[in-house]
Parts: sequence; C-alpha cells; structure tokens
Amino acid sequence: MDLFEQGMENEWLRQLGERGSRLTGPRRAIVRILVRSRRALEPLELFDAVRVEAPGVGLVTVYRTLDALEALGLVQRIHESGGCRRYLRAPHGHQHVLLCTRCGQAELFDGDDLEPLFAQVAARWGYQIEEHWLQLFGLCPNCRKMKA
Amino acid sequence: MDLFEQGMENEWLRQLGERGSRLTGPRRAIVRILVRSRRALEPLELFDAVRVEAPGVGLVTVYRTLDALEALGLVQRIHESGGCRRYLRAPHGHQHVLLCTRCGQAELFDGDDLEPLFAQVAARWGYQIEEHWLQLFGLCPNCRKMKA
DNA sequence: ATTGATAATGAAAATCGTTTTCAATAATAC
DNA sequence: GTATTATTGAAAACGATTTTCATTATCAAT
Ligand SMILES: [Mn+2]
Ligand SMILES: [Mn+2]
Ligand SMILES: [Zn+2]
Ligand SMILES: [Zn+2]
Repeated sequence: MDLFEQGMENEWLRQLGERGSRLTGPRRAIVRILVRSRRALEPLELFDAVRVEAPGVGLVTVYRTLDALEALGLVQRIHESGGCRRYLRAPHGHQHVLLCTRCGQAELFDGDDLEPLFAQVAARWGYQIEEHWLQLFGLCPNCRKMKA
Repeated sequence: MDLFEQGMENEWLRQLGERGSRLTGPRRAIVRILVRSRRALEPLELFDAVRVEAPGVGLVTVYRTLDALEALGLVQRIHESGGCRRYLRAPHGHQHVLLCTRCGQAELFDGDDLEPLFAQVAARWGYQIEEHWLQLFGLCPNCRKMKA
C-alpha cells in the first residue's frame, strides 16, 4: 500500500466528514479510486472502477460524490478538445496539468511564472487579470516509446 | 460598416466555398454574427441573434455551421469553469484568449513565451510537449468601472 | 435562363450525459 | 439501542446535441 495515497485518502475522508458528510461505503470506494488514479476519469469510467470493489453502487452516487469533492476543491474537472467530463485530483498550491494525449496519464507541474505576461496583457487591454488556466499536452515517456 | 470585419466575413465565406460548401442564407447570417461578436456565444445565443435578421433558420443549422467553422479552424470552443459551450472566432497565429468573467467580452493576446517552461517540464516528467492551452480571466475595462 | 445533381435545410424524433424525485436505508449523535 | 436525518439506488425527467428524413435551394453544366 502506498503511504502517500493512503494519506491523501484519509485526508479527503476527513474533509468530507468535517463538512458534515457521512462516511459511507460508496463514498469510501469512490475516493479510494480517485486518489489512486494516475489518469483523469469520466464519471462512467469511475463508476465501472468503483463497481469492481463495491457492486451495487449507483452512477448517481458517483456524480454526487464528484460534486462534493469538487466543492471541497479536492477534485478538478479537466478540459480537453475532445470533451470536458474527466476529473482529476486537484493540485496542492499553484500547479497546472500536463496530459498525455495518447493514454490520458496526468501529471501536475509548477514553476510557471506568468506575472510579466499578465502585466503586459493588463496594460495592453486594460483588463484586471484575476485567474489563469494553463495546460500542457504531450506524450508521456511510455507512449513516446510505444510510438517509436 | 467595419472593413476588418467585412473582410473576415468574406474570407470565412470563401473558405467555406472552397471546401465545397454552398453559400446559403442561413450560413451567411451565422457567419455575419460570429465575425462581429465581441463575446463568445452559445449555440442558443447565436441562434437568437441569427433569427433577428434571418427568421426561420433552425437551431440545427447553427450547430452544423459551428461544426463546419470549427473544422476549418475559423472558430474555437471556449472553456470556462461554468461550462464549455461558447464559441469565439479563432486566433490568427499564436494567440490566446482573455475573457471578462463578468460580461463575457473576449480578447486575443499574444506575446507569451513558455518555451523555457516546456523544457523544464519535459525534463522533469519525460514528456514530449506538443500543445499548450493558456487562458486569462479577469475584468474588462468597462466592468472594472461598473464594479467601482 | 433552364436544368439536374446533390448539398443544405428545418421539424421531429432519438440520443447522450446529467439531474431530480422519492421511498427505503444506513450513519451518526444521543 | 434509538431517533434523527443524510445518503442511497431506481426510475423518471431534463437539457443540450445529434440523427433522420422528406423538402428546398444552390450551383455547375448546359
Ligand atoms: Mn500558473
Ligand atoms: Mn502560447
Ligand atoms: Zn501516455
Ligand atoms: Zn466585462
């Protein structure tokens, strides 16, 4: 068992509990899968994965739990040209997503410094910049090999 | 009449024609609205705007024309936290979108230099970076005043 | 201008992902 | 343990988009 993921799982459950949510079987299973996935998952994919270890859980509960986790900022919706329905664990602090366009694997990176750009854009257009989205797409090490 | 927009309108129609599309009334009206809009528009908003000057046009035709324009790279889908169904004219060359979160007005900016970041991320994660999305959100000059 | 081939159209129906409703169940505080 | 009430799954409802299909309109060839 991975200690990092185990810790994250407990933390998510703690935050759910703190918010007044009850720690039910379906929720535990959903959180477990999400925390461990290296890919962003669609509700239906998540549903399938959950049913393996917790048969009987309904798709509705997957949707409801995703909403709750998103409201807590634990999970984020990932936007792609092919659609915007997959969910991934949210970053800690200032990070952005790097996605493999072939297998869907996701990583979180940091270190972007866009302040100078914001200043430039704000000056040019008179906007007050409040938020930015940055996402990188490419091939993960595995898929680079496959392709070669 | 704005010469720039007039030119863009003609160019879009030319590209549609070149692709083998017929230049119909509904398409002309849809292109006309899209080229002139300073905001990204949802299919239904676009539909309403089109109906003013071309009653009888169907919503299906709006969807179909948006698809065609997107396939030609003339129009792009805009992604927002509240949903991803609005369309905006696509940038010429390397530009990104700046959106007013209050009124929806959109601008296209350039001048971002992310190559160093790509190199850094590629080195750290072993990915081959192939594409990037960047989007800025804020308040346009008008909405800044309103708020004050 | 007339014609003919066929792309495009609008209305209606179908489809897809998601949300709502509701009665039954289960988690927590006492 | 019991009472309270959040959560559940099934079914129905929903909204946006797509498909189907018979009709119409564009455009290239006369
Ligand atoms: Mn950033
Ligand atoms: Mn860029
Ligand atoms: Zn990959
Ligand atoms: Zn504004």
